Amino acid sequence: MDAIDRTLIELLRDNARLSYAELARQVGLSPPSVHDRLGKLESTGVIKAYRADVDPEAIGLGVTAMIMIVQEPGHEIEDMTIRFRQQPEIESCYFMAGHESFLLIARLGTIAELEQLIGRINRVPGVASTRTTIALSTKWEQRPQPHRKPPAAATPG
Amino acid sequence: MDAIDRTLIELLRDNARLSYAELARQVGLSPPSVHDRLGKLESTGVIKAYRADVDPEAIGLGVTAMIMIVQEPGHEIEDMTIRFRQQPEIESCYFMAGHESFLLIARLGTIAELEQLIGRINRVPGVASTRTTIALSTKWEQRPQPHRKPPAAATPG
DNA sequence: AGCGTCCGGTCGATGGCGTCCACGGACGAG
DNA sequence: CTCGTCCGTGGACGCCATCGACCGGACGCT
Repeated sequence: MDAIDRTLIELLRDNARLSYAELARQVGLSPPSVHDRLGKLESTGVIKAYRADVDPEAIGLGVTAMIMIVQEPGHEIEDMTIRFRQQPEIESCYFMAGHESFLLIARLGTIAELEQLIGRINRVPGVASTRTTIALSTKWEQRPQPHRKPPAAATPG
Repeated sequence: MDAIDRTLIELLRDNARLSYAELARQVGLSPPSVHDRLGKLESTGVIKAYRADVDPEAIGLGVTAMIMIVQEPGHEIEDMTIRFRQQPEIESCYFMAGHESFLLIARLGTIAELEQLIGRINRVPGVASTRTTIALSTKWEQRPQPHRKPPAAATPG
């Protein structure tokens, strides 16, 4: 995980469809070498996936909701997580510090679907209460941020 | 935006580095045709970007925080949004229904950096108060979900 | 110092891919 | 019917992905 790896990651966070050849030019290595480095970054879990970032409204998921969950004592966090995972509408699931133990971010087509999802969540053992707010608008999402340490200089001759 | 487009989107949400040739095989069209469709989906904003999904901890961003903001009357939402956008640590920004007007999701290296970020946010005009909780663990994030309508069958025969 | 080994790089080859262009059928409007 | 538009196909050509062989520096042992 050196400066060149960090540069590769940063380039791919901006555009995951860059060719190995283009990446190689940007970091000043040969394409097979880039191929090798990315293979390692993928297999060690640094790069988890390559995803198309799609406008949710365009695929019928115009409603974004944040669901916060207060936990009842005497229930396993893992069991609750598994039950939440079974709801495909839940895009992200965080276990939180504070009064509310879980934050779920859900993506749905309609408010009616949200109502049904909340109903299903309330039936999960260990859920004491839920509090839901919906996003009126998304200003931005998943913006990549620069790394702490400056990325590689492509060591010119 | 037909069933084939939806299939392409779903395939690319799982793996944004699939080749045009592979996509073409999956949907039963020729590669140039897929190229054409994706170009349209990109230029109409349905596909916003292709991103590598990176383990935040691997790039020194092990702290995930949710910052909720109560708004003071008499300030423009847009002005506040612009100020928030200037903080690179803020990965996502939602304008919410409810008592707290904004939900910010921030990614940082240390708690000390979080403290500084909260300080900067509190200095933004229009911020009446902030409430922050940190994620103790991320159960999952950005999981793609299936579309409402069934995706394309690659019309055999 | 001399040597073996490992790691990570380059180079070369080849099969497949990306992408441009010209062409053609389906379909609706006049 | 005729035309225009849309959306697809196929061919061509240059570039890319990817594998294997080889190379050189770093390091540890004798």
